[in-house]
Amino acid sequence: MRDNAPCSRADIAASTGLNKATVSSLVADLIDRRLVRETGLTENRVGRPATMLVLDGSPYASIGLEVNVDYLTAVAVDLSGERLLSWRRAFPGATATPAQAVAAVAALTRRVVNRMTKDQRQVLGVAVAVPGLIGTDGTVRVAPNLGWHEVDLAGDLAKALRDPGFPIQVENDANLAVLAEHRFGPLGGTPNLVYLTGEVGVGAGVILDGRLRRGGQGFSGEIGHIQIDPQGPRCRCGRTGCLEAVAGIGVLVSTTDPAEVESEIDEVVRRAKAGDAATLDQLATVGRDLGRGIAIAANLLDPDAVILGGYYVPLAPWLLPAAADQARALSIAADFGGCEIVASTLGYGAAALGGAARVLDSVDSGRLPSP
Amino acid sequence: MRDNAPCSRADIAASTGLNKATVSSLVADLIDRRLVRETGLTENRVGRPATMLVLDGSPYASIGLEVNVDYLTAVAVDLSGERLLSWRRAFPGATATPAQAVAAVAALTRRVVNRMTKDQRQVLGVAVAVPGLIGTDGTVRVAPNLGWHEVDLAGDLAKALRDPGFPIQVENDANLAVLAEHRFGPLGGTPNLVYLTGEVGVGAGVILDGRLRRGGQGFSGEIGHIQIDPQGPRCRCGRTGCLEAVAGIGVLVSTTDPAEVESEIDEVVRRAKAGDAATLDQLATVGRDLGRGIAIAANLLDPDAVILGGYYVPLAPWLLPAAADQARALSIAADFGGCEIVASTLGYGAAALGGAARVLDSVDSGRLPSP
DNA sequence: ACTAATTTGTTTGGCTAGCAGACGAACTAA
DNA sequence: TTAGTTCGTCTGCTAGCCAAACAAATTAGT
Repeated sequence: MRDNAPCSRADIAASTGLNKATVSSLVADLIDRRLVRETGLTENRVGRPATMLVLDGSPYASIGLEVNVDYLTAVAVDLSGERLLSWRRAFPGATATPAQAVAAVAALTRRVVNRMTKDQRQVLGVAVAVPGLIGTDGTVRVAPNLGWHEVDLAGDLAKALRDPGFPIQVENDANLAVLAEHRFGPLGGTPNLVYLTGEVGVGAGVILDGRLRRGGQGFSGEIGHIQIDPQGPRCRCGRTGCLEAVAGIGVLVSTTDPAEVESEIDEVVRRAKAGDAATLDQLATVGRDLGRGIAIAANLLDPDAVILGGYYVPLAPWLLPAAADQARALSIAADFGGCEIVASTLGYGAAALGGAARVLDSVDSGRLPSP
Repeated sequence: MRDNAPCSRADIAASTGLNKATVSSLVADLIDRRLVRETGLTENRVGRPATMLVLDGSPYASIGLEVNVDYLTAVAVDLSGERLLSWRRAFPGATATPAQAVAAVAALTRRVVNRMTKDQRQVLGVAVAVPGLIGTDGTVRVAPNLGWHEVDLAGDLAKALRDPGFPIQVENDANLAVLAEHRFGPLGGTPNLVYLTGEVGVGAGVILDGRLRRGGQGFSGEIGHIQIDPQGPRCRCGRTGCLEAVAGIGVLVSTTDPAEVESEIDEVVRRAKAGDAATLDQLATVGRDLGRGIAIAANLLDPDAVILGGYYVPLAPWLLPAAADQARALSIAADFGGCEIVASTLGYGAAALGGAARVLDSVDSGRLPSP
């Protein structure tokens, strides 16, 4: 129904192969739960007009949050995918303690939840994106840019919200961003996707066969520290030639203050638009190195598409051609295995949006709210 | 039952949560299909003795084949995992035409099938391992070492066997090898595995969340041509610094004749055992470069284990320490994410055995032979 | 205007898978 | 010999789904 709305019960029966009677009873249950709503009838067709069905957006909301080095983001989405709210708020993530972060996130969450309940919506769940290694149990093992170590964010947040009555999840930012692309992006539904976060760090989110793949410990997608060039520059992690040391956003900016990165990137864009040779050169070099990293992921995973996010998006006009050339040259499959490289269109809120997507995923996979 | 045999109906009910009556009826159906057999009773316990159940090995067989540059391998396995047959036969794969290969594989298959029918076994299926890129439809897109291009091996084989009455599948050798490890190896059942074939080429088979991941086009696992060092040596593929150019078996042998590789590797082992400094040095270098490749895969996929196969196995005593050191140094997760690096114990027949495993997988996932 | 054709969605009755609980069978422990 | 335990089957029951019939609401054609 999400893909083909509005559609009739008969449409669903035809496309799923289920019996009309079965569809009717299932739809009745979904209407009881206020997940689905009848809209008008079809007209101007032979035969009895069909009563059309749509996902009912109004009674529920799904909330996604993102903690980052310089801001908190909150997104709320309804069941039909409509964006209800998108807030961004400055936050000194790089210097705040985990306890301060929990308090700030809890405060923001409370405000979003209040807004939702004022709108008569029930909150289905909250998922928080964190840039770092997240264990399979949802605790933050380590988030270098936030200076966090073994923080049970989900538990602390639940405590701060005093048993909020909806589940709270924590997940890696790249993992959530790729979920956002999979549900809301122009390549939505594509079964094999890789998403690259373009921040000072570079992380990957990997969807294979339609599901997020988190690896054994939940640490998959750590592409930022694969070694692109053993003779490359030293990375802040202490190793040499890491992808993020040669193709991270940090290569293009001089500041170490995360709050200033955005304006510096704007400046790079300005110089590139003006045709500044040194800038164009530097962007081409970063693009090629990024292409090397993409080629590695593509050779290993054979995705249908690689999506560039974060600050890679405004720089895409200059990065993409070089990256695509390099990736194609280094790919073993003919024609790059039909894999596309594209810039994300979801903007900076991708990870938070992915949090909301994750909550919706759990509804789609059967955890329905009771009637 | 495969994991806990022999076990009683009551055991199954207890461990699955199914009702005893349900288990009884399902078991009756499996016994009808001759997939399961009752063995003796338990004794010396309080209460009524249980009738124990085991997988019935005798009525069926699953066949795996491998086409390689210098040999064909055939393996037959019964339902309980017992090896029934393991044949290896010289075959000039590097020079034979696809048609000749089909004829040779068909002849070998016929002999295996005849043996199975003589033993009163029904063949459940055949899966053929091919070193190359295999499309999602099972056609061989390209197999460089065999000189193949767009060969519909499954179709041709079915034609040559004149509608054999069992399904024929074709799959990449590394993909099948990792299935063999997952079913028969000491790490069997581990949900996230990477297997590296150690031949002149290097390929990877990837299992994530318990299932083989083939990527969008079926081309996943092409780790052999990821660029380890942009300043590295030229690879036979024309690129520079590919993993197989720095850590493939070809680095350690001088011959280009695949038939002679095995004896040359034996010679390397002899020299290493004798403590020859140049050899040990070379092995350490290859081990380190292999470790770089492993680190890349581990950072991106976070597997529970990486398994080295092919000629890496006899060389493992010298390669593994260097590879593990390097991989640990380049891994972002603490303690290498708990990931083990081990040598395969399945021997050269791993890919063929994996073919048999694939057929058994399809039985386990519900394609049962009729009663 | 009226009938035939078409399409929708509900109703009816039936089938199957699985469940809970009762029960007989077969054993051990005291 | 009796009590207790465990196994596997048997007996009804329910939930989910199906096929087919059917009523409702429309268009197409004469």
